[in-house]
Amino acid sequence: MRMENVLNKPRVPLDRDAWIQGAMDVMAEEGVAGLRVEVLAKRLKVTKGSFYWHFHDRRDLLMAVLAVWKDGRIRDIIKQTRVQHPGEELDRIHHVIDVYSAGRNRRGMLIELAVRDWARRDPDAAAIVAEVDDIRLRCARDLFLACGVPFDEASSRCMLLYAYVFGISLMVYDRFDGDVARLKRDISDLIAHSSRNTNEDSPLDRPGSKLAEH
Amino acid sequence: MRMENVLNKPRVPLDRDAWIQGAMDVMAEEGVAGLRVEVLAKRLKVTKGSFYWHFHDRRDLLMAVLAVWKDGRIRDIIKQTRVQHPGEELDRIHHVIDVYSAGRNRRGMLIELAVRDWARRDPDAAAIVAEVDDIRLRCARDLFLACGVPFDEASSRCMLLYAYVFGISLMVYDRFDGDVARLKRDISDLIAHSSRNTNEDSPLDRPGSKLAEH
DNA sequence: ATGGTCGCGTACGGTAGCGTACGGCCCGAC
DNA sequence: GTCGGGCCGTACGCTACCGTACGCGACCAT
Repeated sequence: MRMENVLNKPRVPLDRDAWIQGAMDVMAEEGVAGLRVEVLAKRLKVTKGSFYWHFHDRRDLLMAVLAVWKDGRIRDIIKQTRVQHPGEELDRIHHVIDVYSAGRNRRGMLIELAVRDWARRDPDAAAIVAEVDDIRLRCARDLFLACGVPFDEASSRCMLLYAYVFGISLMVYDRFDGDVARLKRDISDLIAHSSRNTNEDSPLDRPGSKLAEH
Repeated sequence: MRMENVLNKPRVPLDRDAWIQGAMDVMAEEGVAGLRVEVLAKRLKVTKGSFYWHFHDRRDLLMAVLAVWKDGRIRDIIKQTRVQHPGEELDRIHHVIDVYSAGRNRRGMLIELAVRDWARRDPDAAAIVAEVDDIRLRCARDLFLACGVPFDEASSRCMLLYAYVFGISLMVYDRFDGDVARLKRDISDLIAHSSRNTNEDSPLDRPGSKLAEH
């Protein structure tokens, strides 16, 4: 009896953050519409009584989820686009494409899509997505600018970059091409490469990225 | 009394198709999760009694919606990518990008996103999306091939094309760049242009597209 | 030990939505 | 006219949720 209390139920009361993390999991699987208080409570092995102690109502949880998501996304994009050693800007660009477009971090992308779906009908969510998109686009544009890409082209390419990574996660392309790895590598090059409108080799040529494979 | 019957209630019984069209409208606004039988009935000014006459249950309607959507999408993509006069292949590519990525036809894109959101949790919807994507990608690739683009590059570019048009509809980029029209035009060029890896001008150069403005 | 508070369980009323049963109206066939 | 079937309204039971009221045990301080 005491062992159960120690091993299985170490008397760890749920805090607000545990609810939010659980909510993220449900959102990844079921979307915002599937995020129900009683369902989430069942997942966390408690009852609604706990929920309404930590949150005023369902919307309170949703807003908290939104805030946590926003902070995480901003921190992540700053980390992913921060250049440590000068000259690795192009690698950083390919890295960003790879991190977001690959199949791994599936959970993160599902949450991303759920939030964006949510934002289509909720002004609060839309405002958060607008903020995150703005920061992401500017960070990515800075990378292109650091590569010597002109401003307008840098804007176009970073927009294309994010539209691609989000769009590709919406598509089902199993039957289309066997060599998905090559496909994604080529697309990454299309997005990152300079347009070569000068006749000299631009600094955007990609000799050998550390992130080419896996 | 008779006038009312003639003008306001011409005794036009709803058929299956009217329900499906109404369902599409609701899906565009509220997503699949928001597509409720009683809500849809209220929209169509009837009661559930009518619904369960035409459909076995809610899922029956959803499957019908899926089938109608699939047919419409396939017909549309074939129409949009059909080349009437030889030499207009590049214009067709820009046309496809323009049609799908522009703000107009908002309803169509919202349904597209709703179906794809749905497909993330429903195998039947996922299968339909897979079919549609496959056909779309092949049609677009054929356009690139007709422009003289090598096979692998044609595959990459058409994948980038669709990922872009879907992804851009998920983003909020109001604050990022003032000249959205220029941005989209440049991105369209990035997707459609040949890589110019030969030193001669490729046929993918775009002298003056009819669709450049508007 | 006792009172208080934190954290949660229980129970309840209320709404929305699904699917069913059945009844009624209208309209063409005969 | 009447009869039958197409089409719809009404009413009902059921489940899933939301949010609230309240109680109860565990733990802490005094």
